[in-house]
Amino acid sequence: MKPTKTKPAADHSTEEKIKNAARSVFHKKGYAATRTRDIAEEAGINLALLNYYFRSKEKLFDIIMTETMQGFITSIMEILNDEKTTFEKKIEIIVGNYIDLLIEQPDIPLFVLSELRANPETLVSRISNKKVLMKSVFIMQFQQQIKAGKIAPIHPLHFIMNMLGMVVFPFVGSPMLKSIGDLNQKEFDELMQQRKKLIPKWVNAMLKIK
Amino acid sequence: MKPTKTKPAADHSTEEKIKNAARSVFHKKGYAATRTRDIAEEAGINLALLNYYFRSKEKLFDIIMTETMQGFITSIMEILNDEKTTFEKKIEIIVGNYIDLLIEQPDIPLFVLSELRANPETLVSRISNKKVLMKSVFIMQFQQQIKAGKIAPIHPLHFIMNMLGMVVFPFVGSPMLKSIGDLNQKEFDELMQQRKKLIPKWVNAMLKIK
DNA sequence: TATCTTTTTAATCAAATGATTAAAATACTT
DNA sequence: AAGTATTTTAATCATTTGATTAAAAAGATA
Repeated sequence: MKPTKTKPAADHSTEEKIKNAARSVFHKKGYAATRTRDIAEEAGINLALLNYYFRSKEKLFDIIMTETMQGFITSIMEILNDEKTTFEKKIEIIVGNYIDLLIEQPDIPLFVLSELRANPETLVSRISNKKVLMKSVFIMQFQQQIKAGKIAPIHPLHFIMNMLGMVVFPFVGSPMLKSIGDLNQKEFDELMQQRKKLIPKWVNAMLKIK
Repeated sequence: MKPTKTKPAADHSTEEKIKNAARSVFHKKGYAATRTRDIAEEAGINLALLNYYFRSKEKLFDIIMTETMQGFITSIMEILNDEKTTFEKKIEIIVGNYIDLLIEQPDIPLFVLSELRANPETLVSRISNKKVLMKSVFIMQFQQQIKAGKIAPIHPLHFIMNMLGMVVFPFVGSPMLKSIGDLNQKEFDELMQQRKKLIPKWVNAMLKIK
């Protein structure tokens, strides 16, 4: 029988092995290029078990995608809505956390962005009810800084694009960047470590431009 | 017979129709998600003609990818190696040209970066003999500015990551950004137009940070 | 141990997909 | 117009791929 309602003791082992393998393969190759057989092999299980536990490739993918986005967003949202930290401090924390996360899991951004392009409708809805980011404490603080004349009046999206661009793009483009800069993985990671301190400084300098 | 050596008068029409359709579909969906039948339908031709003119999906893809990279790189390289323009002027021109290009063909970056991730070896070699960028007039001028104490001493790759990140990332992440910012395509493009003037200013401000 | 349930396996299916083929249609040459 | 080469089409292959099935193995229950 199929494990729909009843979650037996075997919540571990096989089911988890498949999910871990699926996460790894989906993140690296994307949905379309992934074969269910790739996942089965990576997990070291019989192909039929994948369908036994998760019904279909698509259902398994949805689970992985949801979890991936979840882990990505919730942690950030907590930081963005912390009333206690200043605007500048938030930038430091976000940049630092994101870069640490991306050094550990560098495939995530390209995975998310690619699948988002393939299915804008479905996935965008998963980014919690839109506008949540634009109504965060972080953005409110941003607007206040503008009103106080401390930073130049620009659309908050410009600011988000710049910060995300500087943090995320190096990982999205790492094969190209490592190639043109003739860097190995270690040297690349060292640059990323430097950027944890540099990006907040750069961002602050930009924000003050008239 | 197959059109290997002999390129008849029909260099136009069918062959070109297939290439245009292939470019469009590959750019939008990537190699793995593209069906040769998608291309045939988009081109309005019989499926067999695709193989008649291009032998295989892979060969057709290689042609599209090479041309895409070519158009992307050569134009930029000319700008980067122009001895007559100043460092600051080059930034303006590159940012302006790239943004104009990406407004016209917004699918290119994610396409290139995704396929580059899937095949780092093959494709990286296409980015002309590595190091070409790092030995351009542009980078030399960058180093001179550092020596003259006009900008802070950082690894040139940081600078490239920042500039590319700010220019390219908005297009790579446009579905997400349009969603969280609640923008339609027109509003998004307006922001991109603004960025043509803003990014050079921001970059210059960043470069002066100690 | 005997019985029932859950998990795993090998074999197989059906649809999708890249590619080929033989014939038909069109264009070109003389 | 006749004959030849080129282009296009419909039909078909062979392989890949997601999914199912029936039976075997392992585990739990009594």
